[in-house]
Amino acid sequence: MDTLGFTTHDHGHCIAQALSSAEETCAEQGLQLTAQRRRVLEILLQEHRAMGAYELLDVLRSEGQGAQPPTVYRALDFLVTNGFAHKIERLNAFVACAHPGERHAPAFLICKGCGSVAEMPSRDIARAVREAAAGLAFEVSRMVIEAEGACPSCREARA
Amino acid sequence: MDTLGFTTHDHGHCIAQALSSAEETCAEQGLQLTAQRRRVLEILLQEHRAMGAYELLDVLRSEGQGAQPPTVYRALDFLVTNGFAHKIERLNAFVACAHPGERHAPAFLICKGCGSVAEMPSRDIARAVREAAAGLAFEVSRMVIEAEGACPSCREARA
DNA sequence: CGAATCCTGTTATGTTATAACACAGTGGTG
DNA sequence: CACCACTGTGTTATAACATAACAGGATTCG
Repeated sequence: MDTLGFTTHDHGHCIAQALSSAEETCAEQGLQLTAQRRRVLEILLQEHRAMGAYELLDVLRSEGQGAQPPTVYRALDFLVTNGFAHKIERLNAFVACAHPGERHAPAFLICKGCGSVAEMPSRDIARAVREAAAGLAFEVSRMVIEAEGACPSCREARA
Repeated sequence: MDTLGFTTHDHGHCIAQALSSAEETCAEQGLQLTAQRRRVLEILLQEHRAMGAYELLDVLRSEGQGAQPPTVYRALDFLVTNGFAHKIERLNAFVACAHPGERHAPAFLICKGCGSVAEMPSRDIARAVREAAAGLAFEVSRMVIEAEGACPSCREARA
Protein backbone atom coordinates (compact mmCIF):
# COMPACT_ATOMS: atom_id res chain seq x y z
CA MET A 1 0.00 0.00 0.00
CA ASP A 2 1.22 3.45 -0.90
CA THR A 3 -0.07 6.88 -0.21
CA LEU A 4 -1.47 8.23 -3.43
CA GLY A 5 -4.02 10.79 -4.44
CA PHE A 6 -4.05 11.75 -0.76
CA THR A 7 -5.36 8.31 0.11
CA THR A 8 -4.09 4.80 0.46
CA HIS A 9 -4.52 1.92 -1.94
CA ASP A 10 -3.02 -1.19 -3.48
CA HIS A 11 -0.79 0.26 -6.10
CA GLY A 12 0.27 -2.91 -7.84
CA HIS A 13 -3.36 -3.76 -8.39
CA CYS A 14 -4.11 -0.27 -9.70
CA ILE A 15 -1.29 -0.50 -12.26
CA ALA A 16 -2.39 -3.89 -13.53
CA GLN A 17 -5.98 -2.78 -13.71
CA ALA A 18 -5.18 0.39 -15.61
CA LEU A 19 -3.02 -1.48 -18.10
CA SER A 20 -5.61 -4.12 -18.81
CA SER A 21 -8.27 -1.47 -19.08
CA ALA A 22 -6.12 0.30 -21.66
CA GLU A 23 -5.56 -2.91 -23.57
CA GLU A 24 -9.24 -3.62 -23.61
CA THR A 25 -10.16 -0.15 -24.77
CA CYS A 26 -7.56 -0.28 -27.54
CA ALA A 27 -8.82 -3.66 -28.69
CA GLU A 28 -12.39 -2.37 -28.79
CA GLN A 29 -11.52 0.76 -30.67
CA GLY A 30 -8.89 -0.56 -33.02
CA LEU A 31 -6.10 1.42 -31.38
CA GLN A 32 -2.57 0.10 -31.19
CA LEU A 33 -1.06 0.01 -27.73
CA THR A 34 2.46 -0.44 -29.04
CA ALA A 35 5.47 -1.25 -26.90
CA GLN A 36 6.55 2.40 -26.67
CA ARG A 37 3.11 3.63 -25.76
CA ARG A 38 2.59 0.87 -23.28
CA ARG A 39 5.96 1.49 -21.68
CA VAL A 40 5.29 5.20 -21.23
CA LEU A 41 1.92 4.44 -19.68
CA GLU A 42 3.52 1.90 -17.38
CA ILE A 43 6.08 4.41 -16.20
CA LEU A 44 3.38 6.96 -15.48
CA LEU A 45 1.38 4.36 -13.59
CA GLN A 46 4.37 3.13 -11.62
CA GLU A 47 5.57 6.57 -10.62
CA HIS A 48 2.01 7.67 -10.02
CA ARG A 49 2.83 11.35 -10.19
CA ALA A 50 3.00 14.13 -12.70
CA MET A 51 6.09 13.68 -14.85
CA GLY A 52 7.62 15.92 -17.46
CA ALA A 53 8.21 14.54 -20.94
CA TYR A 54 11.96 14.78 -20.51
CA GLU A 55 11.75 12.99 -17.21
CA LEU A 56 10.00 10.13 -18.99
CA LEU A 57 12.65 10.32 -21.65
CA ASP A 58 15.35 9.89 -19.03
CA VAL A 59 13.64 6.76 -17.76
CA LEU A 60 13.43 5.30 -21.26
CA ARG A 61 17.07 6.10 -21.87
CA SER A 62 18.11 4.56 -18.59
CA GLU A 63 16.49 1.39 -19.89
CA GLY A 64 18.86 1.38 -22.79
CA GLN A 65 16.61 2.85 -25.46
CA GLY A 66 18.23 5.54 -27.56
CA ALA A 67 15.04 7.54 -27.38
CA GLN A 68 14.58 11.09 -28.58
CA PRO A 69 12.03 13.74 -27.53
CA PRO A 70 9.58 13.06 -30.38
CA THR A 71 9.35 9.44 -29.29
CA VAL A 72 8.04 10.44 -25.90
CA TYR A 73 5.81 13.21 -27.17
CA ARG A 74 4.23 10.86 -29.70
CA ALA A 75 3.50 8.28 -27.07
CA LEU A 76 2.09 10.94 -24.77
CA ASP A 77 -0.02 12.34 -27.57
CA PHE A 78 -1.53 8.92 -28.12
CA LEU A 79 -2.16 8.36 -24.43
CA VAL A 80 -3.69 11.78 -23.86
CA THR A 81 -5.80 11.72 -27.02
CA ASN A 82 -7.28 8.41 -26.03
CA GLY A 83 -7.80 9.24 -22.39
CA PHE A 84 -5.17 6.95 -20.86
CA ALA A 85 -3.22 9.89 -19.52
CA HIS A 86 -3.78 13.57 -18.94
CA LYS A 87 -1.63 16.63 -19.31
CA ILE A 88 -1.39 18.98 -16.34
CA GLU A 89 -1.11 22.31 -18.11
CA ARG A 90 0.00 24.18 -15.03
CA LEU A 91 2.98 21.88 -14.64
CA ASN A 92 3.71 20.99 -18.25
CA ALA A 93 3.58 17.45 -17.02
CA PHE A 94 1.64 14.25 -17.53
CA VAL A 95 -0.17 11.76 -15.30
CA ALA A 96 -1.81 8.42 -15.90
CA CYS A 97 -5.57 8.66 -15.84
CA ALA A 98 -7.03 7.69 -12.48
CA HIS A 99 -10.36 6.62 -13.97
CA PRO A 100 -9.60 4.83 -17.19
CA GLY A 101 -12.62 3.74 -19.10
CA GLU A 102 -15.03 6.25 -17.62
CA ARG A 103 -15.57 9.17 -19.93
CA HIS A 104 -14.84 12.28 -17.93
CA ALA A 105 -13.47 15.77 -18.03
CA PRO A 106 -10.38 15.46 -15.87
CA ALA A 107 -9.94 17.85 -12.95
CA PHE A 108 -6.86 18.04 -10.77
CA LEU A 109 -5.65 19.12 -7.38
CA ILE A 110 -2.03 20.19 -7.28
CA CYS A 111 -0.38 20.51 -3.88
CA LYS A 112 2.10 23.37 -3.78
CA GLY A 113 3.68 21.90 -0.68
CA CYS A 114 4.66 18.44 -1.80
CA GLY A 115 3.98 18.61 -5.53
CA SER A 116 1.54 15.73 -5.50
CA VAL A 117 -1.31 15.68 -7.98
CA ALA A 118 -4.70 14.02 -7.57
CA GLU A 119 -7.64 13.71 -9.87
CA MET A 120 -10.87 14.94 -8.28
CA PRO A 121 -14.54 14.41 -9.08
CA SER A 122 -15.45 16.75 -11.90
CA ARG A 123 -19.10 16.21 -12.69
CA ASP A 124 -20.42 19.33 -11.02
CA ILE A 125 -17.48 21.41 -12.16
CA ALA A 126 -17.87 20.31 -15.76
CA ARG A 127 -21.55 21.15 -15.65
CA ALA A 128 -20.82 24.61 -14.26
CA VAL A 129 -18.29 25.21 -17.01
CA ARG A 130 -20.65 24.11 -19.76
CA GLU A 131 -23.41 26.30 -18.34
CA ALA A 132 -21.22 29.37 -18.07
CA ALA A 133 -20.00 28.79 -21.62
CA ALA A 134 -23.50 28.23 -22.93
CA GLY A 135 -24.40 31.65 -21.55
CA LEU A 136 -21.95 33.10 -24.07
CA ALA A 137 -23.13 30.74 -26.83
CA PHE A 138 -19.80 28.93 -26.66
CA GLU A 139 -19.62 25.20 -27.26
CA VAL A 140 -17.09 23.43 -25.08
CA SER A 141 -15.13 20.48 -26.43
CA ARG A 142 -12.41 20.18 -23.83
CA MET A 143 -11.69 21.60 -20.39
CA VAL A 144 -8.66 22.33 -18.29
CA ILE A 145 -9.55 22.30 -14.61
CA GLU A 146 -6.67 22.49 -12.17
CA ALA A 147 -6.71 23.73 -8.60
CA GLU A 148 -3.54 24.58 -6.73
CA GLY A 149 -3.36 24.56 -2.98
CA ALA A 150 -2.55 22.47 0.04
CA CYS A 151 -3.23 18.75 0.35
CA PRO A 152 -4.45 17.30 3.64
CA SER A 153 -1.05 16.22 4.89
CA CYS A 154 0.64 19.50 3.97
CA ARG A 155 -2.16 21.42 5.67
CA GLU A 156 -1.61 19.39 8.79
CA ALA A 157 2.15 19.82 8.64
CA ARG A 158 1.66 23.56 8.31
CA ALA A 159 -0.68 23.82 11.28
CA MET B 1 -16.36 49.32 -31.84
CA ASP B 2 -14.55 46.06 -32.19
CA THR B 3 -15.61 42.50 -31.82
CA LEU B 4 -14.10 41.21 -28.64
CA GLY B 5 -14.88 38.55 -26.14
CA PHE B 6 -17.48 37.41 -28.67
CA THR B 7 -19.34 40.68 -28.22
CA THR B 8 -19.04 44.25 -29.30
CA HIS B 9 -17.86 47.18 -27.26
CA ASP B 10 -16.02 50.47 -27.21
CA HIS B 11 -12.45 49.33 -27.08
CA GLY B 12 -10.76 52.66 -26.57
CA HIS B 13 -12.89 53.18 -23.53
CA CYS B 14 -12.12 49.75 -22.19
CA ILE B 15 -8.37 50.34 -22.49
CA ALA B 16 -8.51 53.66 -20.73
CA GLN B 17 -10.70 52.27 -18.01
CA ALA B 18 -8.48 49.27 -17.39
CA LEU B 19 -5.38 51.44 -17.23
CA SER B 20 -6.85 53.88 -14.77
CA SER B 21 -8.19 51.03 -12.71
CA ALA B 22 -4.69 49.58 -12.58
CA GLU B 23 -3.23 52.94 -11.61
CA GLU B 24 -5.75 53.33 -8.86
CA THR B 25 -5.19 49.86 -7.50
CA CYS B 26 -1.43 50.35 -7.52
CA ALA B 27 -1.74 53.67 -5.71
CA GLU B 28 -3.96 52.10 -3.07
CA GLN B 29 -1.70 49.15 -2.53
CA GLY B 30 1.68 50.80 -2.81
CA LEU B 31 2.53 48.98 -6.03
CA GLN B 32 4.63 50.60 -8.71
CA LEU B 33 3.11 50.61 -12.16
CA THR B 34 6.41 51.42 -13.83
CA ALA B 35 6.80 52.38 -17.46
CA GLN B 36 7.71 48.84 -18.52
CA ARG B 37 4.84 47.26 -16.65
CA ARG B 38 2.40 49.85 -17.87
CA ARG B 39 3.58 49.44 -21.44
CA VAL B 40 3.14 45.66 -21.37
CA LEU B 41 -0.34 46.05 -19.92
CA GLU B 42 -1.17 48.61 -22.61
CA ILE B 43 -0.07 46.26 -25.35
CA LEU B 44 -2.19 43.45 -23.95
CA LEU B 45 -5.15 45.78 -23.69
CA GLN B 46 -4.69 47.15 -27.18
CA GLU B 47 -4.30 43.77 -28.82
CA HIS B 48 -7.04 42.34 -26.67
CA ARG B 49 -6.01 38.77 -27.25
CA ALA B 50 -3.78 36.13 -25.74
CA MET B 51 -0.17 36.96 -26.53
CA GLY B 52 3.00 34.98 -25.93
CA ALA B 53 5.80 36.58 -23.96
CA TYR B 54 8.04 36.65 -27.01
CA GLU B 55 5.31 38.25 -29.04
CA LEU B 56 5.15 41.03 -26.48
CA LEU B 57 8.92 41.20 -26.61
CA ASP B 58 8.79 41.72 -30.36
CA VAL B 59 6.42 44.62 -29.89
CA LEU B 60 8.68 46.25 -27.32
CA ARG B 61 11.66 45.77 -29.59
CA SER B 62 9.83 47.24 -32.56
CA GLU B 63 9.38 50.32 -30.41
CA GLY B 64 13.11 50.69 -30.15
CA GLN B 65 13.67 49.15 -26.73
CA GLY B 66 16.53 46.71 -26.60
CA ALA B 67 14.45 44.45 -24.40
CA GLN B 68 15.38 40.92 -23.35
CA PRO B 69 13.11 38.05 -22.25
CA PRO B 70 13.49 38.67 -18.52
CA THR B 71 12.20 42.20 -18.98
CA VAL B 72 8.92 40.91 -20.35
CA TYR B 73 8.61 38.05 -17.93
CA ARG B 74 9.18 40.36 -14.99
CA ALA B 75 6.51 42.75 -16.16
CA LEU B 76 4.12 39.86 -16.77
CA ASP B 77 4.87 38.44 -13.36
CA PHE B 78 3.93 41.73 -11.78
CA LEU B 79 0.75 42.04 -13.81
CA VAL B 80 -0.37 38.49 -13.19
CA THR B 81 0.51 38.53 -9.49
CA ASN B 82 -1.53 41.64 -8.99
CA GLY B 83 -4.47 40.60 -11.10
CA PHE B 84 -4.03 43.01 -14.00
CA ALA B 85 -3.41 40.17 -16.43
CA HIS B 86 -3.87 36.43 -16.52
CA LYS B 87 -1.87 33.57 -17.92
CA ILE B 88 -3.65 31.12 -20.19
CA GLU B 89 -1.88 27.90 -19.28
CA ARG B 90 -3.19 25.99 -22.25
CA LEU B 91 -1.65 28.51 -24.64
CA ASN B 92 1.40 29.64 -22.67
CA ALA B 93 0.07 33.09 -23.32
CA PHE B 94 -1.17 36.14 -21.47
CA VAL B 95 -4.26 38.37 -21.59
CA ALA B 96 -5.24 41.58 -19.89
CA CYS B 97 -7.80 41.03 -17.18
CA ALA B 98 -11.34 41.72 -18.35
CA HIS B 99 -12.60 42.56 -14.89
CA PRO B 100 -9.88 44.57 -13.20
CA GLY B 101 -10.62 45.49 -9.66
CA GLU B 102 -13.10 42.71 -8.98
CA ARG B 103 -11.53 39.86 -7.08
CA HIS B 104 -12.22 36.72 -9.08
CA ALA B 105 -10.90 33.36 -10.13
CA PRO B 106 -10.40 33.84 -13.84
CA ALA B 107 -12.03 31.38 -16.25
CA PHE B 108 -11.51 31.36 -19.98
CA LEU B 109 -13.06 30.25 -23.22
CA ILE B 110 -10.58 29.47 -25.97
CA CYS B 111 -11.90 29.15 -29.50
CA LYS B 112 -10.04 26.51 -31.47
CA GLY B 113 -11.35 27.96 -34.70
CA CYS B 114 -10.14 31.54 -34.52
CA GLY B 115 -7.90 31.48 -31.48
CA SER B 116 -9.83 34.14 -29.65
CA VAL B 117 -9.98 34.06 -25.87
CA ALA B 118 -12.72 35.40 -23.62
CA GLU B 119 -13.08 35.57 -19.88
CA MET B 120 -16.30 33.99 -18.67
CA PRO B 121 -18.26 34.27 -15.42
CA SER B 122 -16.62 31.98 -12.91
CA ARG B 123 -18.59 32.24 -9.69
CA ASP B 124 -20.43 28.95 -9.98
CA ILE B 125 -17.43 27.16 -11.42
CA ALA B 126 -15.16 28.36 -8.64
CA ARG B 127 -17.68 27.22 -6.06
CA ALA B 128 -17.93 23.78 -7.65
CA VAL B 129 -14.14 23.48 -7.65
CA ARG B 130 -13.84 24.48 -4.01
CA GLU B 131 -16.57 22.04 -3.05
CA ALA B 132 -15.02 19.13 -4.94
CA ALA B 133 -11.66 19.93 -3.38
CA ALA B 134 -13.14 20.24 0.09
CA GLY B 135 -14.47 16.72 -0.33
CA LEU B 136 -10.86 15.57 -0.43
CA ALA B 137 -9.85 17.91 2.40
CA PHE B 138 -7.85 19.98 -0.08
CA GLU B 139 -7.58 23.73 0.37
CA VAL B 140 -7.59 25.64 -2.92
CA SER B 141 -5.52 28.78 -3.31
CA ARG B 142 -5.59 29.23 -7.07
CA MET B 143 -7.48 27.75 -9.99
CA VAL B 144 -6.88 27.22 -13.67
CA ILE B 145 -10.17 27.04 -15.54
CA GLU B 146 -9.97 27.00 -19.31
CA ALA B 147 -12.49 25.62 -21.77
CA GLU B 148 -11.64 24.96 -25.38
CA GLY B 149 -14.25 24.83 -28.08
CA ALA B 150 -16.07 26.87 -30.68
CA CYS B 151 -17.06 30.50 -30.27
CA PRO B 152 -20.42 31.73 -31.59
CA SER B 153 -19.10 33.03 -34.88
CA CYS B 154 -17.00 29.94 -35.59
CA ARG B 155 -19.98 27.73 -34.78
CA GLU B 156 -22.04 29.67 -37.25
CA ALA B 157 -19.35 29.56 -39.90
CA ARG B 158 -19.11 25.81 -39.43
CA ALA B 159 -22.84 25.24 -39.75
C1' DC C 1 25.81 59.72 4.10
C1' DG C 2 24.96 54.68 4.34
C1' DA C 3 21.96 50.86 4.09
C1' DA C 4 18.06 48.62 2.38
C1' DT C 5 14.87 47.81 -1.13
C1' DC C 6 13.06 47.63 -5.53
C1' DC C 7 13.46 47.78 -10.35
C1' DT C 8 16.09 47.17 -14.58
C1' DG C 9 19.86 45.54 -17.90
C1' DT C 10 22.48 41.82 -19.62
C1' DT C 11 24.47 37.36 -20.53
C1' DA C 12 23.83 32.89 -20.61
C1' DT C 13 21.34 28.83 -20.14
C1' DG C 14 17.62 25.66 -18.98
C1' DT C 15 13.21 23.54 -20.21
C1' DT C 16 9.43 22.22 -23.12
C1' DA C 17 7.83 21.01 -27.69
C1' DT C 18 7.69 20.33 -32.72
C1' DA C 19 9.07 20.40 -37.87
C1' DA C 20 10.67 17.71 -41.37
C1' DC C 21 12.29 13.84 -43.60
C1' DA C 22 13.52 8.85 -44.03
C1' DC C 23 12.11 4.34 -43.54
C1' DA C 24 9.91 -0.05 -41.85
C1' DG C 25 5.75 -2.91 -41.14
C1' DT C 26 0.98 -4.09 -42.11
C1' DG C 27 -3.03 -4.83 -44.64
C1' DG C 28 -5.94 -4.22 -48.50
C1' DT C 29 -6.69 -4.35 -53.67
C1' DG C 30 -6.17 -5.11 -58.46
C1' DC D 1 2.66 -10.87 -56.44
C1' DA D 2 3.02 -5.65 -57.11
C1' DC D 3 1.28 -1.70 -55.58
C1' DC D 4 -0.57 1.56 -52.52
C1' DA D 5 -2.18 3.74 -48.38
C1' DC D 6 -1.69 4.04 -43.68
C1' DT D 7 0.44 4.06 -39.32
C1' DG D 8 4.19 3.99 -36.42
C1' DT D 9 9.17 4.82 -35.51
C1' DG D 10 14.05 6.84 -35.88
C1' DT D 11 16.78 10.87 -36.39
C1' DT D 12 18.39 15.52 -36.88
C1' DA D 13 17.65 19.96 -36.10
C1' DT D 14 15.36 23.82 -34.28
C1' DA D 15 11.51 26.45 -32.36
C1' DA D 16 9.16 28.27 -28.41
C1' DC D 17 8.86 29.19 -23.60
C1' DA D 18 11.14 30.47 -19.24
C1' DT D 19 14.63 31.51 -15.65
C1' DA D 20 19.35 31.79 -13.14
C1' DA D 21 22.72 34.83 -11.84
C1' DC D 22 25.02 38.96 -11.43
C1' DA D 23 25.67 44.07 -12.06
C1' DG D 24 24.06 48.54 -11.51
C1' DG D 25 20.73 52.55 -11.05
C1' DA D 26 16.94 54.84 -8.39
C1' DT D 27 14.44 55.78 -4.27
C1' DT D 28 13.55 55.94 0.48
C1' DC D 29 14.54 56.18 5.14
C1' DG D 30 17.23 56.24 9.30
